[in-house]
Amino acid sequence: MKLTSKGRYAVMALVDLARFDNINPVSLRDISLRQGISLDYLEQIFSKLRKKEIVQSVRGTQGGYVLNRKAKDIKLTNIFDAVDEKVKTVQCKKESKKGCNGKSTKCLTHNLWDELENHINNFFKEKSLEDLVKDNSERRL
Amino acid sequence: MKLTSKGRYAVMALVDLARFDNINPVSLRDISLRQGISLDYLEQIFSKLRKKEIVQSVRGTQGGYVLNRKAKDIKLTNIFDAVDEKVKTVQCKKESKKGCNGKSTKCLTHNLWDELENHINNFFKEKSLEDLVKDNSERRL
DNA sequence: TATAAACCTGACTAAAATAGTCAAGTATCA
DNA sequence: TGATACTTGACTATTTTAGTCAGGTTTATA
Repeated sequence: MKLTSKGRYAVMALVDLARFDNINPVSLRDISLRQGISLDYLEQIFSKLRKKEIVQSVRGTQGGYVLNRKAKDIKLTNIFDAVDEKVKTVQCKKESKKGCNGKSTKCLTHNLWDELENHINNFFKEKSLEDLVKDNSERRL
Repeated sequence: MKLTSKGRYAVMALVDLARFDNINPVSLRDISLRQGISLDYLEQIFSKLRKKEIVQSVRGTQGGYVLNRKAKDIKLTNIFDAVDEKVKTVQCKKESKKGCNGKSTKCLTHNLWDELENHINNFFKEKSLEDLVKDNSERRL
């Protein structure tokens, strides 16, 4: 059970962006350098973020990206959703809800995995980008 | 971010075992048939569970496995630990705690991943095998 | 004591997912 | 008109997962 680096990078990049986007758009090149993430990979990630309207792009020289909403209105769940980072505990979700592949005896633990998914997703729904930026500036020396 | 089937199967198998082990040891063959998990794979999993003293084996004809402790003393975290199902959010754990690969600016989000790990692990520490068995018998029609 | 049931171990592998790289653009500002 | 920066899609090496397979050993019971 692990987080993919795509999800992790997306959050890191957005925290970085949120800290610097007060005045000008932030270029991916800057984020790449500051966060040590490959530029090509960042482009892939921001393409998804843009499609989900989490960021806006500004083209041309001095261009870059800006947040499309207030930091406090961007939750982790929005970010993970955008880059396809999902919490998956069981395969049997798509099937009929009761049956679990037809055999009702099979999923003794189905309830458990649902609870677990909810538990994790709740965490993601509560945390906003603003929380992360604040938390970070407070920890600053 | 997903649960591996090894972790999932381990829990499923142990819930099954916990329900049937009152009198006789439960054979993997029975669990395999009831839960639809390959016998070979179950053996792999139970080998790990036995090493961590979660179950005991009984050899010979009529042999099988029994729980090594009370169901309420077996937590999900013990099971996942036994089969190497770990919650991993970042790679930078093994390095020096502060540095995060040396660059202190890098991990703007380090705190977050720690929180997330704790959040998930707390869930695993609270849930016991007994909870699952109870939950299941209550849902029974 | 033979034998079958069941445990035990380790090596092997196909398939899927991940974590990127690479190439070839297009748009816009200075 | 050139430099900067976004945009897109295809491609690939590596790693992980989810098992299978083969060849044992142990022990209850007939």
